[in-house]
Amino acid sequence: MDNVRDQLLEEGQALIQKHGYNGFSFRDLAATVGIKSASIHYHFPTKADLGAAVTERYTQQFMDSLADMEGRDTDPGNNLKFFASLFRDTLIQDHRMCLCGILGAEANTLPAIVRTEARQFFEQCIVWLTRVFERLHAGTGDDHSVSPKSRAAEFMATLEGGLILAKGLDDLDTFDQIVETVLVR
Amino acid sequence: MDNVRDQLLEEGQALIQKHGYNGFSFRDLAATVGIKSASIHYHFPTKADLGAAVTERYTQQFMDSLADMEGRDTDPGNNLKFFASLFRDTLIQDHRMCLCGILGAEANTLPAIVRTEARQFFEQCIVWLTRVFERLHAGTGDDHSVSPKSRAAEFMATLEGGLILAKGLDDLDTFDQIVETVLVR
DNA sequence: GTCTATAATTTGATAGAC
DNA sequence: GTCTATCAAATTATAGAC
Repeated sequence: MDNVRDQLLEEGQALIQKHGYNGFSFRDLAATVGIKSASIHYHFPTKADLGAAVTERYTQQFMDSLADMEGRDTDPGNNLKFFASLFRDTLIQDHRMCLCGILGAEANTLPAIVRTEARQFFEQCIVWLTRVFERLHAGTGDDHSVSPKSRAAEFMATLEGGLILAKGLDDLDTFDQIVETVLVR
Repeated sequence: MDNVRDQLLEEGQALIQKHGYNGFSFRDLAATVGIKSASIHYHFPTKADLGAAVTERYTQQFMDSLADMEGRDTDPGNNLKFFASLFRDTLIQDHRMCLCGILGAEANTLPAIVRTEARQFFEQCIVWLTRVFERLHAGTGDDHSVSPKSRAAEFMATLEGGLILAKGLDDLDTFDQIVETVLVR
């Protein structure tokens, strides 16, 4: 396969997660991969094309990871824990934001094709989480005052905000505290 | 008072909330206020100085607003609703992020003095929310399995993430859905 | 596919007149 | 306090050699 292209996607993703779409340049990325910035344009004509491709791949890999996990364990409580652990790994192991979390914050300034890809990430996550909460809903004597979809949106928001707080406070433990709290419900 | 300086703080705040710290320039800001970019440096020597001053003022105004409200109504449930409404107004009326939410996402790339001011916003909000949850805790037959401070961090995270989702999904109703869900508890 | 060279623009910041 | 003029650096992007 196209190794340099893959490296550009991988390192491009890392740079956006750490610095934001507006906070990284083609020269930063080129230096990381070991080529010249002009060569990136051979693989991705514009920065927007790169951003969209990075985001599409991120969503694909994220959803694949969820599908794999669900194939091994369908317990909704465990599914939620796993979902949260994907966010945690990003923060603790890589010191990064969720790619689409930072893109969501920057939404006003993003090229349309990048914004569209970021939106699809959120939509797909909420669809997946809604199914999990539906099963949780059915299995326990859960209060039925809140719809599974609202629960899904709230859960997702709490994780994205947990990353923001951990970064803003410069205290990674805050994220674990928040996840523990939201999982108790 | 120094009218131009105040305008720079006000419009600088708006630009950061809409475009991020890395997404606005002194020329953007100067054009909005109606002066030349060079003149900004008279009021704020560097972009970092402006960013820190904007953030400090934002935190001050936010906490003042909370204190005013608390002086009129000490019911913890109402206090939480008011806190959430401050975030909602930013999103719905102004189509903006929380200033420190977007700064938290960009934390890795911020000048130290800006990062420090953003951290203080989160710290002060969590202190305030913790006191509210302590009163909520004492007043009701609330479950004591989660500390008021953890509840405070979770509540704040849910609001910050709610803004991210609303922006990322391009669907402002999502925010109200999330707030409604988190306030039911 | 990657390079050098460079265009065209934007950026944060400074000097100095008024 | 605000301006003009300008700088040095960085940015996305293109042209064309290899």
